[in-house]
Amino acid sequence: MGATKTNLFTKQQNEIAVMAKALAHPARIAILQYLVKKNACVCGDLVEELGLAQATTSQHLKELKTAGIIQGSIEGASVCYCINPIVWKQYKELFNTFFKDVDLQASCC
Amino acid sequence: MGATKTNLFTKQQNEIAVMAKALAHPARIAILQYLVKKNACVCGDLVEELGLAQATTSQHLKELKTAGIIQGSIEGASVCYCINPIVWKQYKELFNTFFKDVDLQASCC
DNA sequence: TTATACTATCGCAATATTACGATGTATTTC
DNA sequence: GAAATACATCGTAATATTGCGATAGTATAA
Repeated sequence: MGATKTNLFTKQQNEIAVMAKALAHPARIAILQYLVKKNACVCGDLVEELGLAQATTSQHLKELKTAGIIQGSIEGASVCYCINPIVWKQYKELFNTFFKDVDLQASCC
Repeated sequence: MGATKTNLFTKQQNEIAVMAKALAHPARIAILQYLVKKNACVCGDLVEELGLAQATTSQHLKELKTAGIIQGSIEGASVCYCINPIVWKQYKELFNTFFKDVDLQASCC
């Protein structure tokens, strides 16, 4: 055992969980915030920005790329990353839906 | 190595990551959706609802409780759980802020 | 009191994540 | 071509997560 039993849950539940997992590390949050702040292609300076080893940074970038929320393109010797606005919007909407107002003014216990 | 280097990141970045981690499992999403749907104290029927073993379910409930997003109270022989509306709202707002519209209509790479 | 029901916790095994040095690959510069 | 730069990937170690059976604790029922 040890592996998540995805088959027990709905497609949407698994989807939200996968998205949340992509955001479940401060380094990946930092990367996303940096790309959002710059709102442009960012080439190169991500390793210094984070303070993690180059290999570790690359691994986090890969995870975000796999999740679809960022995209990268080779620009000469370096690689440029930016937010994928379409997927970003999907994330935003899915979390919005999830946290939708549901008359939660009173806790009952 | 293997442990997350939280000291490299801001308080807010770590906070978002911790919140995302609490949501990063379909069982925990399912629990939250169920509690939201019922919008009331739910006693007992969570184990059957999920399809996971009782011990596993209890563990997920504990994680959600530690994260603060649900609360439980002993009700006779069983325990009743419900959403903590204050923390729920905090989650909602933090994710909202994070996904705030940032002029992302164009991807550049 | 004894039995029953509900939940939490312990202990363990399987798997996943995090981190980094070393190495490989491609591009630029000299 | 050779050296330097920028990333990706591999291999590995440390740690965390997931899942469940077994067990313990507590409250109700008989």
